[in-house]
Amino acid sequence: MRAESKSQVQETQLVLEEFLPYRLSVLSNIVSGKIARSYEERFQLTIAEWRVMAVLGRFPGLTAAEVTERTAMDKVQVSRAVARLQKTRKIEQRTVEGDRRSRHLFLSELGRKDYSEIVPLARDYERRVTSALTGQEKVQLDRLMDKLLSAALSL
Amino acid sequence: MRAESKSQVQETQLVLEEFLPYRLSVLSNIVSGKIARSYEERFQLTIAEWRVMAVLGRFPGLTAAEVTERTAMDKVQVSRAVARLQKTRKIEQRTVEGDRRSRHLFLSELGRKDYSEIVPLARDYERRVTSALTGQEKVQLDRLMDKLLSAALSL
DNA sequence: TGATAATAGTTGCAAATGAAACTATGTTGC
DNA sequence: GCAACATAGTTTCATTTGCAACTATTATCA
Repeated sequence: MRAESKSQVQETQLVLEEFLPYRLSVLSNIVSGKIARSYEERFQLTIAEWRVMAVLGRFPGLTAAEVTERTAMDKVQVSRAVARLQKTRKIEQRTVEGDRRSRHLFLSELGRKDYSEIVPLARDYERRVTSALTGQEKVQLDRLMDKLLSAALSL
Repeated sequence: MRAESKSQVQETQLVLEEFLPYRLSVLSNIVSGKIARSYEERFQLTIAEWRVMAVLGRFPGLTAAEVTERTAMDKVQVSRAVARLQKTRKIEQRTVEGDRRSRHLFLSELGRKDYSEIVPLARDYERRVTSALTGQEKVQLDRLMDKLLSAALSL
């Protein structure tokens, strides 16, 4: 009988601090929360707005539906984020040729300015969070998250 | 110049799907969301309520403040979850000897019954999500999450 | 063509959330 | 003993969310 890495509690109990969904939730809240707070206060952006800007920075001209696909957000969230980003003049839009229901979305001058300031900030934050990991471990982390995600999705 | 595991995009852009806070958030939403939905519909429990029950199952008699410490929830969340759990008769309380501000909280008969049904469900779910990982990888995952968490906390 | 269904995006409304103020009780130090 | 402060937990209120219903437009096909 070998030692286990996790404390052995009776089968009939559950150790919350070791329960994967709980741990992921806590970790995600801390990691996302910290960076989010920094661009919320410095740029008046919610996470949803930042996500929309992030994909538009890389793929200018996406429609709201396409943004939805790429961000794991739902269409209501996207719609609201887009509305706020319009109001704050961070994005612009152009009707889609031949389909008046949707519009191509683009970062405005101002949006691109903010985007170009946030990107290094975000990269730097990520770098600091992962700085305790070796290169090996970072690769491993990617792999593990991919595996978990597809396992969870397939349930 | 060696190959990188992540696609190399210009320094000036950010690939959302590779950005750690985003990935963690998506992963956590999927992983926590699926299990949460199952006990939400089967037992009418929110995540917050389940967390409170989980710690009370293991540590009967905690006060609300102690539950707060152990769950990464804030005291308002705990207060509300406790109120709902009272109303649905899943927990009971007993005034703390010598301090009438707080009460010891316990799962009721009904609460213990639900708890004992949810625990195997939760364990099984976790097992299925991690079934794609080798034993080694599971250990690795624990280590990596710990490292990330303390790195993020120390920023 | 014209009815039916599908898609893009928005809005209304009820419920959930978060921050700050609040009540009640306890503690400390003079 | 009694201010002043601290702590436990609750409530209020404004904001955010999530879902379903909605409008507008486009596609299908009889």
